[in-house]
Amino acid sequence: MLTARQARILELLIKEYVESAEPVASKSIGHKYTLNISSATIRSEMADLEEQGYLTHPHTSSGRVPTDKGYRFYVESLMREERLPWEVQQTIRHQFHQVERGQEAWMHLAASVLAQAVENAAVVTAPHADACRIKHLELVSLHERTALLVLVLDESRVEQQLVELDEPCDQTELTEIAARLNRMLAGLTAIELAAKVQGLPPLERIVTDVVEEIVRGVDEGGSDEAYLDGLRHVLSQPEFSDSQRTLELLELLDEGNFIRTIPLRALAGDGVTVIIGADNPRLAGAGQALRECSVVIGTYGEPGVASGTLAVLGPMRMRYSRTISTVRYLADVMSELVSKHQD
Amino acid sequence: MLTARQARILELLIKEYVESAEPVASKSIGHKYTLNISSATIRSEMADLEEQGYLTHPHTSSGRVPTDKGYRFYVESLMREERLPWEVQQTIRHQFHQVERGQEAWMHLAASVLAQAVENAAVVTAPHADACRIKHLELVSLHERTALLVLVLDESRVEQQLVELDEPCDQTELTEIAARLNRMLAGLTAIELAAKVQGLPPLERIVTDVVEEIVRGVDEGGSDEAYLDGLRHVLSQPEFSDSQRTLELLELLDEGNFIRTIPLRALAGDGVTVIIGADNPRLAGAGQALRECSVVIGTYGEPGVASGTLAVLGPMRMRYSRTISTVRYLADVMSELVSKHQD
DNA sequence: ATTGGCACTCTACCGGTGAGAGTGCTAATT
DNA sequence: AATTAGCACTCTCACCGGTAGAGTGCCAAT
Repeated sequence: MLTARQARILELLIKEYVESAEPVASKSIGHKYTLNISSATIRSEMADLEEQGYLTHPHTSSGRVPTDKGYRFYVESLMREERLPWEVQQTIRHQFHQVERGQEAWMHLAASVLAQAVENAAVVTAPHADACRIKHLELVSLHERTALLVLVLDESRVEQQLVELDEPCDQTELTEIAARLNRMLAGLTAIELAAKVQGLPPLERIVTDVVEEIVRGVDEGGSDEAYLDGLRHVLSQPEFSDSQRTLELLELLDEGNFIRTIPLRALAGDGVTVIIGADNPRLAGAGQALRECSVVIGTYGEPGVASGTLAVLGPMRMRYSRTISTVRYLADVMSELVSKHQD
Repeated sequence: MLTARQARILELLIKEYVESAEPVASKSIGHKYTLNISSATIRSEMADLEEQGYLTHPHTSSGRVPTDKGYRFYVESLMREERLPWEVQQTIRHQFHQVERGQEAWMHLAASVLAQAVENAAVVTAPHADACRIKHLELVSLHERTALLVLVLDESRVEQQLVELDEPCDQTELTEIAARLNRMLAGLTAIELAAKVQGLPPLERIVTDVVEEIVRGVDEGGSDEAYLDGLRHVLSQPEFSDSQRTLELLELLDEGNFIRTIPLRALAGDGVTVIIGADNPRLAGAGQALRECSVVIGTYGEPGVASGTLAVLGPMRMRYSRTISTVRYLADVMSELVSKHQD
């Protein structure tokens, strides 16, 4: 258990370390912040904190550095969440209202804004519901035996896929088929669809099979495109001055495995979740590079109806308070915007 | 002017340097490849090559390194283009025929395959024509006064955008409007459309205005999404062991300015184009990082009808021959696939 | 319980040194 | 005239030892 004074020292030390990125000496804490205790006292408290696992030593005669446990305690108990300054809020809103067309551009923008605001890497996933419903479909003839299926799902999600037909089929026929299927399928989920299409003529079946495949794909979330931005911020941190570490991280992310590496949706609870270092079992497997990183995750939209996730990835030595309020704020802004475009 | 022997030495030196990444000594060339001349002769030839600007010295007593000019001469005159080995061709084709749905996934795949094949960074842009034509449009009611416009352009390009309507409008009415507009607009370009929509009722005009905006946006090419993969390969090269360089490059690319940095379409001629170092004026402005890089660019599809670009970015010390044949081969494969899905 | 003082430890930096690699030049050879 | 062997010279790199400085740990005094 920590005494009040130990907690205070831990707090100050983390603040200091987050700014300087250098191990913190007992003296510098006493000096900078007017605690009425001497460096010797701080030293013995630090020794105690170290014994309890909140701090470490890079080597015997250097200052202290917080451990995962230290950061975790800080985030859970010590830190008070700051209100995001008015100007920052304005900046974010302003950037956001230069609305661009299309969801894709929008996600890019969100990732970019978030990355810039927190000066770390940001990942954003598009909003969608757990089991999405078919809203509308359209068939466009491309060749004699090839049609483009455009499928509109709820939340204005649009998917497209080429469909190879058994027999030649012109636009008129396709339009008819589409009309029939629209009447039949509107509002259904993948499971409901599968039950309903039994006994349809072959040509219709080809289409409905593709529809089902797409809807299932979207449901699985595997197709959850993640938008990444701001890697440069993370990699310019001193903890990545070693180019070996840089590469490790890059390989993880560049591969596009990042989405799977972080089980965003699973982890995100109601509010904002913070994963520190090897906190999470799924993260732990991901090599050394991510061990020294933390992730702050939030959700936006309405849970169960249409929700997406926002995440910030940065070194453990991160301005948690600022990052958390930024994620929270941006989530609010985006929720607003999503609900405006809701069904 | 270079003598035959000097050219031969330059060629071998570049081969050696590309593999080892270390300055090449006079001895090592004589040893490894059986030229019947002594290292002293090679030295004097090297000195001559240096005077003519094909080689440099990192410092007085180290081996030689090719300059931009050296590489350029190599690529233009010395190098013979290799046939891509059969297995590699097979690997590429095989990866490609695990077809995924959607153009986006397809571009990702292309970038990934290219990056892996040449072990460098790859950029791919989607195929599109210079002035694209409207193929089909669809209106889906979301709210009373909100509709989703789904616009299908030629080359199976699909764009979507929300449309705010002046007055409430249900799906039946929207479907009618869409049908009317389809009859009127199918096959038109942005310019033709602008001329034809004069005097339409206001509700139709709202839609056509949005359509025009989208089509123009696509034509501008500003929306040319570029897919990047394989940065890790470039950054793991020894020339980027200094993390400063790494950052410089990352900042260029991560910003998303990369697309503008490299005027892909403008540069790509008929076959495959190679830009070495500060060769190109547009590239030269881009900071130190890109000075030490080369870019190999190719186009696929049918020029003027539907074409996209493939590019490889790597250090100047690159296996040009291999890279060029890979780009050429992949361009062929993709051209094939595109023409299959053509209108 | 706190603190001043002091010895101890570890790092980072600096300058010197020696081995090794590679060149440039010159004089001899073909 | 071209080639080559030989040698002096240069530059890098890795290693060593010594030192200054920062910071801790501990002990004895308060």
